[in-house]
Amino acid sequence: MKLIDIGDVSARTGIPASTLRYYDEIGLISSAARHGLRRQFTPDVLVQLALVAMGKTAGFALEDIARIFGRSGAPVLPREEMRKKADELDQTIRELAALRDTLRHVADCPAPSHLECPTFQRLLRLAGRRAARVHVRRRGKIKPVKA
Amino acid sequence: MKLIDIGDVSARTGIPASTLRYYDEIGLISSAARHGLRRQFTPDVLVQLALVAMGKTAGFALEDIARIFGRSGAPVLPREEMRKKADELDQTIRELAALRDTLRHVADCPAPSHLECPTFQRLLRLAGRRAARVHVRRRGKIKPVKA
DNA sequence: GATTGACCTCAAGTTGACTTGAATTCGTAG
DNA sequence: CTACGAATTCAAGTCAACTTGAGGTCAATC
Repeated sequence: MKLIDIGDVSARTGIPASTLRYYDEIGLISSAARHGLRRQFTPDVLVQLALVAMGKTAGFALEDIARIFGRSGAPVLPREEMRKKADELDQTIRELAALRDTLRHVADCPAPSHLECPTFQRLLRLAGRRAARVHVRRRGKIKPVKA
Repeated sequence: MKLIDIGDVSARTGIPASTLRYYDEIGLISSAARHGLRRQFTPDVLVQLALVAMGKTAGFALEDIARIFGRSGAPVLPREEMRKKADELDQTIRELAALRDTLRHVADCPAPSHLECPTFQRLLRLAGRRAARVHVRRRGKIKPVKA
């Protein structure tokens, strides 16, 4: 089986080697072997990292991601838990869609104060109701992407 | 105009008073007056907080949120920027949908290793392509919601 | 066989978003 | 008027997720 050097994984994914080492350390991914000191990975580490990226986009903590898809790529969480997370995602998606629409509206609406615009109000009601109750996990830091 | 005490805002939104003070400090919201020492807010702070919640769900940094909808609720960002952010959200939504479908599939598929399941592979291709390239800002901490 | 350069380890530092704790100040109820 | 409780300030602490830096190791090239 072909093994990929950590440098190649980094080059292919754009994820810094330091991050890959960190992920290895916390058990999110695992290196298959060493070439001297160098970590070598099996090709499915790329799949793993894609899953990690998706999970991060969804706002999951790395720890959660590790529990959802274990190092092996095999899920560890009970099926019922997974369905619950999927349902939560549905709600998150609805909120994001509302935010997207709000942004588009704000970009186009020439009203001076959006708080008074009826369209704006409606969009808010769509998402705001439980957005105030439920909070997403969000932590740590990502390289300064410059907004 | 009716003013709301910080304690009531906290009770209504579920957001701790310490967090509201922090948001006030960084200019994400602003208190209208004081009753003795107590901060008093105008009712539209609730709208502001709903917007903040949406922005957080979308993975924006507080700083970005403040720039998108200034303290006044009036947007500060140029319209073109807003449209760009909306487009990014579209992509994020697509990724989340893929993750949701992946979760649902994993919860139902009895295959021993998902890495070999064709459905799983297809789902990954749907989202993975640029998920590996683009990274979402993600930082700070939220109360331990217990996964 | 010396040099190079990519990788290594390990400890410490950074960032964003809060939280916590101690000491203090009010307004209201008794 | 005193006591109470809820809110205040300010500094310091915490947490996840990385990054950085110093000093060391190795394999492949010159």
